[in-house]
Amino acid sequence: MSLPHALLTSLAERPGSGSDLAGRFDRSIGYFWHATHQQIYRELARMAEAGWIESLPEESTRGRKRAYRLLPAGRKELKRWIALGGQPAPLRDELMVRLWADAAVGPAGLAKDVRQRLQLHQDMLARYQAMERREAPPAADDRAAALRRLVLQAGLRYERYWIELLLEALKTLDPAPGAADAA
Amino acid sequence: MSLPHALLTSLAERPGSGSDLAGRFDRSIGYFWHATHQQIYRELARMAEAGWIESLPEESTRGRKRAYRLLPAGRKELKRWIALGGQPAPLRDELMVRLWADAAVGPAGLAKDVRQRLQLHQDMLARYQAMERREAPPAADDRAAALRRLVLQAGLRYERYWIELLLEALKTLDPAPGAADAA
DNA sequence: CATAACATGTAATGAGTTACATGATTAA
DNA sequence: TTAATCATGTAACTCATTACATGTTATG
Repeated sequence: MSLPHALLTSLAERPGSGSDLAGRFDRSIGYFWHATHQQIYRELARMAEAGWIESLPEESTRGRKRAYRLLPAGRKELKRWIALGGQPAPLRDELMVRLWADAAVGPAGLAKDVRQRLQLHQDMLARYQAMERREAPPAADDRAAALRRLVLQAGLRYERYWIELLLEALKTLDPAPGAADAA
Repeated sequence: MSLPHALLTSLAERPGSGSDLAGRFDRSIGYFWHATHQQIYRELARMAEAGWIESLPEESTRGRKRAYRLLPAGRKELKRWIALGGQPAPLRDELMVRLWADAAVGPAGLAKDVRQRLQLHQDMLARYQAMERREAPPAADDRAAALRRLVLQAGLRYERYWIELLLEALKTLDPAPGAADAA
């Protein structure tokens, strides 16, 4: 389970409240590990309980911000977890199942969905490319910057992977490129 | 939620028992949608309840095989679902979080895990390539074969995506390629 | 028959999602 | 000072995982 450690990492970069972290998730690492605000608040409470982090207003405050920051125990836990290792993420994608199902029970109007999804991945790619342009090229010996760049590259290439695949899917699903919508 | 529809698809190809389906999942579509046998039995029971499938020994039989087959209502449901559309799978990968965490709190012995994972993806790639060789090239107008081939391609390229990425990660994590193991 | 392997199933737990509730802050 | 938005939180539910239980078939 990575959510607590993703939160620890974000807090290691700098302290923040639950909504801050939700925002950072939406903008950066969230592309590789999504979380809703409910999950985030629940995990923050657990980790405070465990002594990995602490919040500035100690008690629960409905409506007012609580600034969390990393404690030494949390940093230690994070380092322990990094080296731990784990399984490679089961790769669960509905669209693959849909393509396979379409092969089994005949044409069922999949092209429209594929086109929507293609658009989505193209948007994401543009977003990553904008991030890439903003990021300065890392100095030769800056390990941290090189790793962050690698994570960004993973996102870029992941979107390209899908875009290529979906374009080929369209060729099969919708042989006449200029034709009308979902059959 | 795709599991019931993955099972419907597998039953559309040919009837089978719970353990048959578990085996097929392990060997083919399971690479894109994993399921344990408990999930499979539960879903089969639900779908029989819903009238999408039926089993040959009608009643529950501990220990003895139950052969399930697709009913017209199930085929209809499957076709409905194919065209339905859905979100693009949140992309949750612990390794990305680990790389990002390593960038934040310094070197923590990640290289060993990355090498293990690289091996795993290389094995999977070899497996897909063997499947590709077994598969006859589809006739020009065989839509179903073309789609199945596309799904296989998705697997192949997914593994290549990871292999490339992990090799680059090693270059950053472990600048001296011939050096000893996890720092 | 005794044992191993196979096939189906139950139970407990935990992670993730969705809907909703409530207090604080900001803007009209 | 009302309404909108932000920030935190609770509750219910579903999906998935893990561990275990029980019966059947095949093998010596």
